Amino acid sequence: MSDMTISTLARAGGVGVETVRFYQRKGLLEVPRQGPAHGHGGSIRRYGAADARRLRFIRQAQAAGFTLEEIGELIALDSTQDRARARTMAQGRIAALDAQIAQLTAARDALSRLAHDCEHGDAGPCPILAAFETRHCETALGEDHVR
Amino acid sequence: MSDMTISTLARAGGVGVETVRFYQRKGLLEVPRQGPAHGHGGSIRRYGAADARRLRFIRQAQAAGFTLEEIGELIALDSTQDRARARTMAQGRIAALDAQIAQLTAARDALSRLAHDCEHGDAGPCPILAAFETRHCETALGEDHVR
DNA sequence: ATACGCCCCGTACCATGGTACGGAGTCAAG
DNA sequence: CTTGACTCCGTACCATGGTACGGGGCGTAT
Repeated sequence: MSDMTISTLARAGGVGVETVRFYQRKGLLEVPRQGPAHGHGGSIRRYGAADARRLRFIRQAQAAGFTLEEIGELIALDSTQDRARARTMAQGRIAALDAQIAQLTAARDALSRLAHDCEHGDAGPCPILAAFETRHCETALGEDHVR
Repeated sequence: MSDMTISTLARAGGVGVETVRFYQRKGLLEVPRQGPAHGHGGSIRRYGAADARRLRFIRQAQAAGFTLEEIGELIALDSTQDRARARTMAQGRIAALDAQIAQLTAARDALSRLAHDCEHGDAGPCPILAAFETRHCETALGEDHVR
């Protein structure tokens, strides 16, 4: 688990080497000091299990919709064990996630209905394409902007 | 509804003027002929209801997760009434939406559980911070951190 | 007729999250 | 001791979806 090179670490985290380096530049992953910790080592950096854990954390937090900046904040929180702040961030994210899920679900359903109508309605223009030509579908896909 | 200026159109679509111009550059919105088609009119472009509809379509398709490029494709399809292609695109988007919704829901639930545990579990490390990183927050930073 | 607001246009810039390039050094095997 | 894979590092570039800037023109109310 320890003494990985950067490419081993990257593979373990399911990302590319360049991505690891990118995260290092962003301060999300530590850059181990080079050279012989003990024994020997030369100038190639070595990574351990903690780095692999950190990398997994980044990916999972990202999957939960945190930005890299927020992930950095979360990581910083780790050293202070600021549970209240972590909880606040989690709750904010949950609310955002709820909103996003609702929005995507509405879009999905509208699109699904449109696709169904398109397939089974044999007359008239394609409803999917008509959604912007006519008026009856116009609120189907939701109002709110994505970003 | 007709004879709007660009800012009126933008307001009608809930976007900024610069965004309208951006969509024009991307070929998603038409750029009406300027000036005196006949009689007079000056050099200011005028927009009509079709432009407003198009703009609404773009925003709605965007809300459904289509990229601007895909939206351009959809718009191009409109002139050919290629229902099969439109349906294919819609179905692809629905599948992607389903996957994304499932993913976000999983993340939401995990985060929710974590937040609950954090609030009601009085001992040990914060579960939110601990969750992704490792089972033991205390070791996460225990490794040396020499830069 | 002059000020003020809006328009036109090109171009540059922004954030986010990476991805690629190129030269130089290192390391282990053959 | 050479080869070939991998590493280090800085820097440049990419896509996406905008946002801002600045110079100049037009149109209308005062």
